[in-house]
Amino acid sequence: MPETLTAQRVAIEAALESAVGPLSPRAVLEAARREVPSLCLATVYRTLKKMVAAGSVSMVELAGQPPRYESSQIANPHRHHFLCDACDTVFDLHGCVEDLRQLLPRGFRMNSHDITLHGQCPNCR
Amino acid sequence: MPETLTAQRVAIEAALESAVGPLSPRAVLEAARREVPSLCLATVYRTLKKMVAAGSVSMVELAGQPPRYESSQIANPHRHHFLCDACDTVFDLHGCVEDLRQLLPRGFRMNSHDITLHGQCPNCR
DNA sequence: CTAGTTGCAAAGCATTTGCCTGTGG
DNA sequence: CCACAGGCAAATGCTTTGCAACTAG
Repeated sequence: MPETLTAQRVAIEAALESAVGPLSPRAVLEAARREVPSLCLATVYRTLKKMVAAGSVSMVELAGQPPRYESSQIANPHRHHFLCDACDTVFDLHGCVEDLRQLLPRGFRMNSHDITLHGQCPNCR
Repeated sequence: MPETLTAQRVAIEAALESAVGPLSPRAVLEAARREVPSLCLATVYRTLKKMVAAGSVSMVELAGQPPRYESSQIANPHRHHFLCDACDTVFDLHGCVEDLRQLLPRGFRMNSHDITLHGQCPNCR
């Protein structure tokens, strides 16, 4: 897998790294186009997919939201996120919760979990 | 809002009420077609939307999953769900978790939360 | 009767893919 | 050089909508 270093790939990486939270493909396009105006959405999708496969980027999917992407360096290994109702930005949360197993009915086995908190971020209060 | 009682509406309600968990529009179509073979997807979408607006049906959206629908009588007021990795069925969970607020960084305000556990349901173990 | 509902087909969106040109190494 | 990446446009899959025929009340 040759992983050619192109201007568009660099611009997409830069967009993800300078973002405050995970970005939608459209948001990546808009940010990266400031560097490479010819960039098209198809390339963003293809590149993000490759980066996810390579592990350098993580996909963040929240309920009722389109997928977003963030640099794995930043990403939370746990799927704990905060979604601002007002500005629609996603923030990674750290730390974990103890008593999730109490939610589990008899006979179920839990492998993983994800938690999303909703509310307002500091900027929107 | 006249809420006409048609065969298709009855079939859709029945499909939702007899389901083990929330259903996708396609699954509703397949189930309800056993009653009303002429039923089409557009009608399923339109009817579900009206039912949600009327409050008789709840939309269940899980991360990375297409929306599903369930009868509000069954629905969990909390958004706590279990998704079976194997059969892809969603189960409502009851009970709640105490220490979520510990996840919240300083300056954020939390209005609500949702939790999804992943693993295997009793049938798939 | 007549407003509201339905089926069908077409329109919208987001995402993916085919194809041919362009280019990094 | 030349395999891979990129741009464009067409294809795809899910959901919505316009429209004319139909039906519940």
